[in-house]
Amino acid sequence: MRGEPLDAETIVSATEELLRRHGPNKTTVLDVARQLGVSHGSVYRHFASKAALREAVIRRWLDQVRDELAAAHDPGQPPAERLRALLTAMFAAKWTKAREDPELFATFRVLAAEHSTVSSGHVGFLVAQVRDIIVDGVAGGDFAAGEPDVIARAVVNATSRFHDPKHASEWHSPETEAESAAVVSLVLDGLRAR
Amino acid sequence: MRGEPLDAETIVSATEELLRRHGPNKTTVLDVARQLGVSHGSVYRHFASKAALREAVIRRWLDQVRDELAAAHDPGQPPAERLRALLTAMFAAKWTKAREDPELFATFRVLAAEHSTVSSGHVGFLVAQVRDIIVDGVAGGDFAAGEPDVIARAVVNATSRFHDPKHASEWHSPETEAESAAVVSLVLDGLRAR
DNA sequence: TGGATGACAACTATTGAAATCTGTCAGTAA
DNA sequence: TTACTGACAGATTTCAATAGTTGTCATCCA
Repeated sequence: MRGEPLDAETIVSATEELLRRHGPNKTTVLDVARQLGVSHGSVYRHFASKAALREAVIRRWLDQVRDELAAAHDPGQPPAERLRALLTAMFAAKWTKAREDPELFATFRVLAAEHSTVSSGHVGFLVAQVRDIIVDGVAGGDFAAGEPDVIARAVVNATSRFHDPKHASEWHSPETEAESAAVVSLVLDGLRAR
Repeated sequence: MRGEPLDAETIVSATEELLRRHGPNKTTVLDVARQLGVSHGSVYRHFASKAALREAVIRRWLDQVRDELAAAHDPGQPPAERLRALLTAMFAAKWTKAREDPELFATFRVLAAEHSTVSSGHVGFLVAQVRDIIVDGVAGGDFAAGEPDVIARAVVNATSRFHDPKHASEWHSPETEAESAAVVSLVLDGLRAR
C-alpha cells in the first residue's frame, strides 16, 4: 500500500514524536498507525503490545543517555576525577532530558514504574561503569579496598536524589547543583584510601 | 449538645483513625464530624480547611517519629556511632510506618507533595540533628572539618533513598537493609578525619 | 507467501448528570 | 457570649452510559 517498508525503527520514531507532542496518555497505538498511514494491525506485526512499543522508545532513549556518558569518559584522568565526571555527566543528562523533554520523561517514569526491567538494566549499566572506575582506583591505590560491586551500588544509591526520576520535581531548585556537588565530594572522600 | 468539649486534639485523633481505616480519598470532613457526632461546621471552628486538618494529623505523626529519634540518642557513643544510630533509627521508623500504616503513609505522601512545608520542616529537623553530631565530631577530631550545614545536608541527601517517601515502594526489597548499611558506611568514611 | 487490513470482543477512558463534599455564615441555644 | 448547627453556593466526586482503545485473527492482495 505504501512505498517505504514499515519497520520497527520507523514505528519507534513516530511513537517518540507523538509521545513528545501529546504525552503518554494521549498517544494510542491507533494514533501511531494513523501517523504512519497504516492500520494498527501492522504495528502489532512489529510489537507484541503497546507496552512493548513504549519500552522500545524508552530503551532507545536510555541508550542515547548511555552513549552520552561513554563520550564523557576520559581514561587519562585519575579515578576520583573520572568518577566525579561520570556522575556529573549523568546528572546533567537526566536534568536536561527532564527539562527539555518533559512529556517523554513522564512516559519514562510511567514505564519505569510498570516494567522495572528497562530502567533497572540502565541502573545496572551505571553500576558497572562506577564499579570499573572503583576497581581501577583500588588497583592504583587511590581508593580504599572493598567489595567493588557493593561499593559501586552504594555510590549509585547515595546519589539517587540527583538521577532517579522519582526526584525529578526537585531538580528545578537552584540549589540542586551545589547539593549534588556536596554529595559527590562526600562520596569521593568515603572512597579514598587513607 | 454533648458532654465532652470538642477540641482540636479529639478531632485530629478521629481523623487519624478514619484515615487509617479508609484511606485519604475516602475520609471526608463530613465523615469526621459524623464519627464525633457533631456537625461539620464544628470541625471548621477548629481547622480552617480540610488541608489544615490533614496537616495537623501529619504533623503529630512526624512529631512522633521525631520523639522516637530523640529516644535513640545516646551521647555516650562516639560521633560516628551516634550518626549511624540516628540514620538507622530514622530508616527503621520510616520503613515501619510505611509497612504498618500504609493508608496513613499514603496520606503523608499526598500531603507532602501538596504542602511541602510540613515535610521540609521535618527534613530541617533531621538536618539539624545530623549537623549537631557533625559539629561534635569535628570538635573531637573524629570528623574532617568543613561547613557543618552543607555536610549535614549532603548526608541527608545521600541517604534519601532510605528515608524519602518517594522511595517507599523500594523499601519492600530484602536488599534494602544491606544497601542502606553500605551507604551509611560510605558516608561515615567520607566524614572521618584522615 | 509475507505483509497488510479491518471487523471484532474485551477492556479502558470519557462524558455529563446526579450525588456528595467543602467552606461560609446567619441563626439557635445554653 | 460562645459553642454549635444546618442551609446554602460552588467545587468535587461518583456512576452509568457511551465512545474509543487494545490485541486477535480470518481475510485480502501484490
